[in-house]
Amino acid sequence: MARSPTAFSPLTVPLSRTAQLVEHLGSEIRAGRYKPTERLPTEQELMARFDVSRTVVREAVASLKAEGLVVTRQGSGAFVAQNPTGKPFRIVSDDLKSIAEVLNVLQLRLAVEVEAAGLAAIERDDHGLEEIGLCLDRIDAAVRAGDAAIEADYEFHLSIARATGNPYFERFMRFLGTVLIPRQTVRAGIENPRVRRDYLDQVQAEHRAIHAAIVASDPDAARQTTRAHLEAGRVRYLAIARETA
Amino acid sequence: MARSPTAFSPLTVPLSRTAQLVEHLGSEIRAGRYKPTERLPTEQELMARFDVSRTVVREAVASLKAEGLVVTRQGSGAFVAQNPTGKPFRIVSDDLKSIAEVLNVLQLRLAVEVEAAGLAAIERDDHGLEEIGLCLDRIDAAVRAGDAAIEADYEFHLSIARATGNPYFERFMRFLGTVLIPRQTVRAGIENPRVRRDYLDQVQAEHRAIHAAIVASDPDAARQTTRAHLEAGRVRYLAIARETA
DNA sequence: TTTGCCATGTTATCAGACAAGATACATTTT
DNA sequence: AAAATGTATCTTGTCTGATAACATGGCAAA
Repeated sequence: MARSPTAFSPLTVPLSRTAQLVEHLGSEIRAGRYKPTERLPTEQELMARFDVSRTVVREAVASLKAEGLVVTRQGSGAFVAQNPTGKPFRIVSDDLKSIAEVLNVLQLRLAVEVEAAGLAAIERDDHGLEEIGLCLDRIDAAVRAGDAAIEADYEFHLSIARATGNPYFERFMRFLGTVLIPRQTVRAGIENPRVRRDYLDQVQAEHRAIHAAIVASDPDAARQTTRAHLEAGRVRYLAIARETA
Repeated sequence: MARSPTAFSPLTVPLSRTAQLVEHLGSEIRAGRYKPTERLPTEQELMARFDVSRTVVREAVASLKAEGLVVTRQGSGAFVAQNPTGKPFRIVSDDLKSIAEVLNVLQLRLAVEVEAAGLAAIERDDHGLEEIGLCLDRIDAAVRAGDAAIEADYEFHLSIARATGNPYFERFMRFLGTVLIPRQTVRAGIENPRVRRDYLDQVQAEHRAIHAAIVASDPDAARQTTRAHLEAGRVRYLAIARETA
């Protein structure tokens, strides 16, 4: 970046004051000059030190919050997050152009869901079972209405993740959903209504097997049926994806 | 959750208005209701639509900019970025202050690693096996040197994830590592050298069982030994964490 | 048609104010 | 003396109004 303060170049638009402050504070934090859990200067101090308005300070801090570098507590101050280097787990949508990449992500999803089903079979309570059952009914209703039931299907899997009592399972499933759901719409495109109905009936039969295992508090069966369901799902995805390609 | 929009509960105001607006706009964008390069409503419109001040609107947009979801052009407006990034999966380190939260994350790790070991037993090749074996040796060497072998242990688990041939497993393991490794250092603090050596020998015996199952191309055994290893690890973490607390 | 100007809309920044939560200290009570 | 309580003060959250910088489209002049 050719942006020296002394040379004036008519083309380079200077970064906004907010962006400058974000860059400055961000690098200070990453360099460790502000240590984790340490309190940042107050807004007033930052205003004075950088000669900017409070708007700029607040927007800069808002950006750093969005980056996960700082957390703020009303009335107390802004603090450096405990793990400022913690990079998020991210799957770029562009990487999922190839069928192989989607299959890889589906494999990761299988890992998490198999375990989630097993945990759900152990940790299940009445409320969780009721929710899972409701999701099954909703899928039935959607299929009867001629819908592809993609959303209801997703909710079913989420309800199992929720039944584990471990919030990270549902969060991870939701994360994967944002990347996978768009690809799954292929199944809605099955033209032949007869074939499509058979497809959905088969899927729903597998769902019921998982549900039964969880109701029976049988973690091994829950894992096994979930594995079978998702492996069959991978095969189905592969068949449809190749067909439509 | 008992948080209905109509009833206002004096206790629950968990999210700031800014955070709410960020979530709302972010999900709208990610859901595709605002398409890439499309212009967002003006600040005035957003103020009116959500009945908030301009401060809130601007901080929310600043957050979305930091996330890479929108770009702004002065005098022109705010626009959805060309390739809106998928919402990443992130574990805030601050959430891991409680032992229960760490155990939850360890459970998620177990899910992924169990499946990774099973896959490694299927997809394994000579190179992968050699790497896993080398990691075992490095742990041995580290333990003999009196080290806690945390890094070598981590590498061993990564080598299994790598042997799956599915890059997402290693990526996810590395992601979890950045969150969990800092907590795992407790084990380095075991004072009694005798106890510590027993601890590490036990861990290494479990590693060898996993290795043997992968060498034998036995996915069921690989999953079972990995599950046993990580469940034991959860118990060990619990014991140490309670002790040092 | 092309060029230049300008009115209008929009974001960027500033300034001041009040509300709400947090913290430390003095006060009161036990 | 110790603990509970009240209060002053600091800090972030939100609101309001104003000015500057930039972008865009229309209009008039060449």
